[in-house]
Amino acid sequence: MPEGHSVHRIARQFDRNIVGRPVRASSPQGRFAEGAAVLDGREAVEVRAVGKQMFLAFENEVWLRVHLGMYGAWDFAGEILADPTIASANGRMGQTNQRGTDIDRVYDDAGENSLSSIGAPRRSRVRVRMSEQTTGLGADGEAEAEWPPPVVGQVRLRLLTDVTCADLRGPTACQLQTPDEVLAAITKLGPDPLVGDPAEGEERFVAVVRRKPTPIGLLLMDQNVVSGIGNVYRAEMLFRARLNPHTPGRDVLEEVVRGLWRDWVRLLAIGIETGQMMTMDDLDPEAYRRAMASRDDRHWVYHRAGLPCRVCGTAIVLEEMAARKLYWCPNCQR
DNA sequence: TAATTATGACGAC
DNA sequence: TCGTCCTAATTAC
Repeated sequence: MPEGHSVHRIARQFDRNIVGRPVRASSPQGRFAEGAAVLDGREAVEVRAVGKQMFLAFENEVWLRVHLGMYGAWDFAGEILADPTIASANGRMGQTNQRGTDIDRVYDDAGENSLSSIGAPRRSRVRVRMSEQTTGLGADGEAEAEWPPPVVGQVRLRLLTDVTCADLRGPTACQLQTPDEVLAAITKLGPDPLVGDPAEGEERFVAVVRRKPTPIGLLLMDQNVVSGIGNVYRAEMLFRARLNPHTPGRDVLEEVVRGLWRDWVRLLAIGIETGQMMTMDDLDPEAYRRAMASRDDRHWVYHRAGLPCRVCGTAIVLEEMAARKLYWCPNCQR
């Protein structure tokens, strides 16, 4: 269930571990058998993340488009080469920390987070799930793990290199595309801070928002307006801006709209680096540590219906907006 | 064991 | 605005 930061992290894993290698492709579940047959034996040559979608190019101009939707995930297994550009998150994963630990990190055989930026990247033999659910998986570190790993559950697509296995399950979209189709799909999407020039992205975002009568709470979730923001970041960003979700886009002051874009740039970078949707980064260190300790304490408003606002004490409101849950503080966000 | 839930998006009315 | 699709962990019973 990723928002944009997870997709960028996944793309980096593909860049590290899949791109430049020939892959065996299969669809254990059967629902992508034809596509897998086309990919089988080809070398992956490029990966691109745009918003919540990932595009993986193969030899001979064949692209794979994947959108994880609400509950899609990639499971990596085998020898995973960690990306040195992603610093380790604070804390560590443990068997003890089953709850609230984000698991789209890579762990080495000892169960420690192996994404430290210190030193050369190490190889690790692990199973990793690229999403932010919790799981009993973790470093299973069995030196003589089965290879290839046994298929568990509904695997739509399995990509296998000599040493790495990537299993895709539950995607809302998994299809082959031509280069033209990829270009069209990307062009249609709103700006992603990490794709193209961010300053240009800001101008595009501001221009669109400031001419729409649509509530800002809907615009932030609209992937044609801005890419990668989901329900969590939406709620948190609106609170951080002290903005009423119902304010029509065109009524939001230009400087505030620019502020929203810059906040997204910042939050996305933090999310990619830490693997967590950190939105309370401006808290004092102690309060911050406390807040990060539990999943239920991590956000300003998200998932806090009825609880007192962290700033003013007013009960956080939960309402449905376009069939999604929207959390906000009616006092702080006017 | 069943119900509930989820960080999404689409198409039909 | 609704129904639909995709899967698995967690919670309720």
